[in-house]
Amino acid sequence: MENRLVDCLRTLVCKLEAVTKLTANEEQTIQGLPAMTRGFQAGQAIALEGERPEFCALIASGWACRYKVTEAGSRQILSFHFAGDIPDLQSLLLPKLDHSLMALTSLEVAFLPHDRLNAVFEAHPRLARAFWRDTLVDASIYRQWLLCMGRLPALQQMAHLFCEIVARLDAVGLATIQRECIIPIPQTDLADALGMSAVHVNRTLQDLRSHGLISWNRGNFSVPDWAALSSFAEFDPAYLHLEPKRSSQLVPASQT
Amino acid sequence: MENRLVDCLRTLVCKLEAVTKLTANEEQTIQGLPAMTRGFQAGQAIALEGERPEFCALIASGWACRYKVTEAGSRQILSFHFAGDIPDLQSLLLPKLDHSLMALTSLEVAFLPHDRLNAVFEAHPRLARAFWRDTLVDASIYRQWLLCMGRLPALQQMAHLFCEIVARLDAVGLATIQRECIIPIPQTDLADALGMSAVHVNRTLQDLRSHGLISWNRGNFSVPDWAALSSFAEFDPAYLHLEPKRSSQLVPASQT
DNA sequence: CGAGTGTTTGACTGTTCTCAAATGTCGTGG
DNA sequence: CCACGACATTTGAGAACAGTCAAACACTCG
Repeated sequence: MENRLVDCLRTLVCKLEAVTKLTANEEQTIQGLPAMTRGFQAGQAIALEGERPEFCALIASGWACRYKVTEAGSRQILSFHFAGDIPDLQSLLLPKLDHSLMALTSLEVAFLPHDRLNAVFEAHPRLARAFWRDTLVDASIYRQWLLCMGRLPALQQMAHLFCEIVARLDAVGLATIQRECIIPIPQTDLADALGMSAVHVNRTLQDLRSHGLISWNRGNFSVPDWAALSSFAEFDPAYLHLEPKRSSQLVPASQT
Repeated sequence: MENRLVDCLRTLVCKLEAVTKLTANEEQTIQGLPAMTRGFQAGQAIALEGERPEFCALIASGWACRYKVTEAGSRQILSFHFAGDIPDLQSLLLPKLDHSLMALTSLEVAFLPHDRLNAVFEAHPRLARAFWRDTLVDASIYRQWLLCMGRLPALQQMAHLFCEIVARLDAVGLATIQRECIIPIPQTDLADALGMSAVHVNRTLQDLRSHGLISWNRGNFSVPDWAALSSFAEFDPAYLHLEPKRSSQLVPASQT
C-alpha cells in the first residue's frame, strides 16, 4: 500500500515533467505531500456533483471515471482515470463539483488536502503551472471526445477510444510494447462513455473484432495491428500532449 | 475600435473577478496589456490546429468558435466564444494547438503576446490563478456538452445549448433582462456544434418553436418562457460557475 | 450447484442521416 | 426597379443507424 503511494506520486511527477524537468526540490515537495490513502470498491462514489471536497484524489491503482447523470437517470462517463491522475484537481479553483467521480474497479486513492496543495502552488509557481497544464490536457481530451461523439460513426468512435486508452496507459507504463493492456471495465461502462446503448456497444465490438482490429477478452486487451487500428480511427496522439521524450512506442514510424 | 478594446478588457477583468476582487494593481496590469487589434470576416480562420501561436486572442466583438475536422471533412464545433473570451489561452502551456479557431461573424480580436502574459503571471500569481480558473470553466462546459450529446435527445440537447448561450451572453451584458439576445450564426453552424445534420437541426428548431419554447428570427433570439425552456432542457447553470453576484444585472443591450 | 453479473442474440421501433429540390432573403449591378 | 446569384431555410422521401425490450447464454465465485 505504501509502495503504491510512492509509485503513484512518482507517476505524477513523471507526468508533470512532460515539458520541463522539475528541480529536486520541487520533486521532493510533491513526494512529500501528505496523503491519506483509502480503498474503494467498483461502483462506489468518490465524490458527488454539488459537493465541496477539501481533498484532491490522486489515483494510486485501479480505474475511476468522471460522470454526469440526466434526470431520466442515464449516465454519461466524461473521462477515464488511472494511476497518476487527479480527476478532481479543478475543485481547488471551482470549489463546487460540477460532476461526480466514482470507482470503476477496486481502487486505491491518495487524498491530497487542498490547503497543502495551495501552499505548494504558492511556494512553487512552476509546479502550479505544471498542474495547470495537466488540467488543460484534460480539456483537450474532452474536445477530442466531442469530435468523436459528434462526427464519427460508432465503429470509428469506439476504435478511437481504444487508441486513446492504450496511449494513455502506455504513457504511465500500464501497457506493453505490443500494446497489450488491461481494460478492466464492462461493456456497459464503455457504452456510457461513448454515449451508446450497451447493445450497440456489443455489436460494434464484434464488428471491430471481426475486422481483426482489436481483441478484448476478460479485460485483456490487445491490438493486432496498431497501424490499422489507429489509421481507421483517425487517431493522432497530438491531442494528448505527451511530450516527445516519452519514447515508448506510440509514434513509431514502423507503421502506416 | 479603441473603445472596444477597453470594453473587452473590462469584460475580461469582470470575468476574472468572478471569485475574488482583483486589486487595483492587478486590474491595471490587465488593462495595460499591450494588444494589437485586428478584424476578421465571418468564416475566416484565426488559428489552425498544429500551429504554435505566440499570441492569445481576446475577443472584442462578434462570435468565434473552436472546432475540429474529421478526415471526411465534417466539422465539429467545440465551443462558442464572444466578447471577453480568450479561446486559445491554453496555447500558453500547450504550445501546439490541438484544434482550430475561426470567426463565425465579423469579429474584432485583441492579440495578447504570450511573453507578456507569462510575465504577468509570474509577477501576479493571483492573476495566473484567475486565468487558470477560466480554463477550468471551459472544461466544465465541455463536460456538459458531452452529457448533452451523449445522453439527451436532439430536442433537449438543442434547448440546453440555447439556455447556455443565453446565460453566457447575459453574464457579459449581451442579453436583456427578458433574455433576448442576438444569435448571429446560421443553422448549419448550430448543427456542427450539436453534432447533427443541418436538416435535422432545422426540424428540431421548428419543433422547439412550435412548442413555444424559443423564437429565433434573423438572429433575434428570445425565450417566451424561461422556466419552461430551462426545465425542459434540464438546464442548471451551476456548471458555468458564474458566481452568485452576477444575477442578471444588466446593461441595456447594444452590440455587435 | 445456484446466484449474480456480464455478454450475446433477435425482433422491432424510432431517430437521425442523406440526397435532392423548393422556397425564401439579401445585396449587387444592370 | 428588376434580375440575378449567393446564401440560408424549409420540405419530402427513403435508407441507414442506433435504441428498446426481452430472453438466452457464459463465466465466476461462494
